[in-house]
Formats: sequence, structure tokens, C-alpha cells
Amino acid sequence: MIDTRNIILESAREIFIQKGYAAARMQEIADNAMINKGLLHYYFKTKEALFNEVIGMTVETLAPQLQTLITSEERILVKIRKFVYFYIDTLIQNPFLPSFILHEINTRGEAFAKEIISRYKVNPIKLIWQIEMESREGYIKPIHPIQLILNVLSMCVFPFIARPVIQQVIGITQEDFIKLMEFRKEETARFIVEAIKNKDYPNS
Amino acid sequence: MIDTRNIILESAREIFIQKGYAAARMQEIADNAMINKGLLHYYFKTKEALFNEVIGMTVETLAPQLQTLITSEERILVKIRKFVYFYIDTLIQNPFLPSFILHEINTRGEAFAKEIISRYKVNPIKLIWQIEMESREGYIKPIHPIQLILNVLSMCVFPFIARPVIQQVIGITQEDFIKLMEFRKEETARFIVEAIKNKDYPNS
DNA sequence: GTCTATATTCCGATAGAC
DNA sequence: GTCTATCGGAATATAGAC
Repeated sequence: MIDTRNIILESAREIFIQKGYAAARMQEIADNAMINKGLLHYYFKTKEALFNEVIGMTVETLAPQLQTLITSEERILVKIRKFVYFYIDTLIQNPFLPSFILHEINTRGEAFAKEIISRYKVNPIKLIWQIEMESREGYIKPIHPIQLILNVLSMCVFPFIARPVIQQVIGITQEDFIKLMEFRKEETARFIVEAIKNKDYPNS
Repeated sequence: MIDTRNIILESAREIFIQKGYAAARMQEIADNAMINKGLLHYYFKTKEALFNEVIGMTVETLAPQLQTLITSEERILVKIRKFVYFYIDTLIQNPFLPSFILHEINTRGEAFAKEIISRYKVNPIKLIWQIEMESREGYIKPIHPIQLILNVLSMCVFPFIARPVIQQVIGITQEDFIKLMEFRKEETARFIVEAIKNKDYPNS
């Protein structure tokens, strides 16, 4: 066929993300790819090897634009707004990704976490400097940089991890949840701006 | 022994939370409880049955005080501050809980999510009304109640789900992470107040 | 109630025909 | 490269002695 290897990878990605590594079955991945188990092992010796490839793909959907975005020359408030829009958009396209990655990182030990993070190549140090700078300068209110970064990330990512709970509690469908997240982009950006913008700063 | 059943439950809780249901091994639970596998099945017919008991316990550590807290008669800003302190404190005591529960909810289907949530008996409708009320009244800035609730929850819970990532990226130890979360209680409460408090409202 | 030994099922992995 | 058939180990679950 055209490219069996890629069909397998795509199938594996779906199943792993849906069930997690431990609960995923090679049989199910094969069925989903409409091939047989034997062929799985022809392309990937072991389940673990297949998993590694999938993790690689997965990281690459979330990582690349991040570093350029956070090291751009813009003001922190502009940067945060762009990040929120970009990240929530990405998660709308890949709603199950955070839950999957974070669960694997949480359950496999420290070494795995280290490995994954090193691939992201996201270094927050410049961002931290910028927040401290603009804070001292009075452009934003005084805030601990790490806490601000955590706040932004939390508000973007958490709803997707808790999606089934949210849907159930407020009684909405998949599509309504997406709409809620679309709406959330502007709401979150504004919320953060309101929280840290210094109203007394000239030209704001 | 004193109460073997409870020793087993405690052991199972540790292992399940640490590894997730699928990756947890009955053997490991037995070892951890310092008994043998046979005895496990004497007290709990199946792994699934044991899991159900554990989920029950787990829900009960997070649920009970919640409803009373969110339906108290206090102003929304006071309520939020109390919630943030209480919830982050609870999570410092049980740091692996959110990751565990949310992963199981995400991987087992809709029905399971429904089952779990019904046990929490947390109904947000009164809280939503209150937010709308105080918003209309001008005590806080206009905000979509669901989004506000999501923001509060996100900022409290997410850091614990992403803990290994956070520790790795900023290079801190377990203990330092706890300190960061202790510090975070006040930071988060203040962040939210700054975001939604209406400065023009008298007596604020 | 608690243990040891064993049955049973499931699943990852391999062998070999085509 | 792809399939079918099967192996071998691991994990859940049961049987039966004490």
C-alpha cells in the first residue's frame, strides 16, 4: 500500500492517546489500521518502540512554534494574548493530547519526563526576565514570573484535561464544548490582562 | 490482623494512583500490603471491584467540603479566596489525585464520568447565579460565570497535574514544589481578585 | 483468614507460508 | 510485505491445604 508505516503510526497515535499506553492493545491498533498484528511487529519490533515514535510525533505537534512565540520582541501582554489564542486553537485541534502526555509523564518516572522535556527545547528564562523587567518598569503589576506563567498555562490547558467532567457537570455536548473553548480564547486573554495590567502606566 | 481489608485498600490506593488502573499489578498491591495475591481476591473478587472501592474513597477525599463551601452566604471574592486556599491545601496533601482521577475519567467512557460526577453531588447552579448577580450589581466586573469557575479550578489543579514537567523545566525538587504551591495560594487568590474586582464599587 | 499451588485468560512477540 | 498460526510469558483469578 501507499505507506503502511504511516497508517500504523496514525492508528497507534489514536489508540494510545485514547487509552494510554498500558491500556492500549496491539490488536486494537492493528484493527484500527485494518492490518494484522504480525505486520505491526514487522514495522515496529515492540509496543514500546511504537510508543516512542508516537510520542515523538506528539511532541512535535505541540512544541515547534512555542519557543519562537515566547522569545519574540513583543510586550508581555501582547505575547500572552497571542499565546492564549494559539495554544487554545492547537488544543481544539488535539483535545486529548495534554491528558495523554501528562499521564505518561506522571506514571513513567523522572527520566522519561526529562527526556520529553528536553525535546521541547522550551527555555523559559528569557520570558522570566521579561516579566521581571516589565514588572519593575511598571508596565504590569508586580507578580512572580513563574506564577504568571503557570496561570496562563493552567487556564489554557486544564479545561481540555477535565473536558468530560466539564461536559457532564454543565450538561453540554462535544460541539458545545468546542464553542466554549472558542469563546474562552478572548475571555482568558482579557482575564489575564485585567489581572496584571497597570492602569496607571502611560499609553496603555 | 487489625483490619486487613483496610490495609489492602490503602495499598491499592497508592498503587492505582501511582500507576493508573491499567498499569497497576495485583502482585504489586499485594506486596505493598505485605500479603499475598490470594488474599487480595479473598477480600475483593476482581481487580475492577477493588478499583471501584478505591475510586469511592478517592472521591470522598475531594468532594465533601466542596458543596458547603460554594453554597455559603459569603461574597464571591471571599468564597473564591477560601476555595483557593482550601483546595490547594488539599492537593498538597494529595498531589497525585487529580492526574489519576482525570486520566481514568478520560479513558473509560462517558458512563464512568457520569457515575463519578453524580457521587460528587456538586451542583454549580447557585454559584453561577451568584456570579451573575454580583456581576450585574457591579461588585465584580462582567464575566461569564462558567469561565470564571474554570479559571479558578484550572489555576488550583493544573500545577499538580503538570508537576513533573514544572519541576523539570524550572529545576526544583519535590519540597521546593510544595513551597511553590504554598506561596501560590495567596498569589492565585490575589490574581483572581485583581482580575474581577470592580475598583469603583463602594467599600471594596 | 491466610497461605501455596495451579488454572485460565490475555497479550506481546515470533515463525513460517505465500 | 502481508498474512495465519502459534508460542511463551505475564497477569488475573481460583482451588484447596492449613
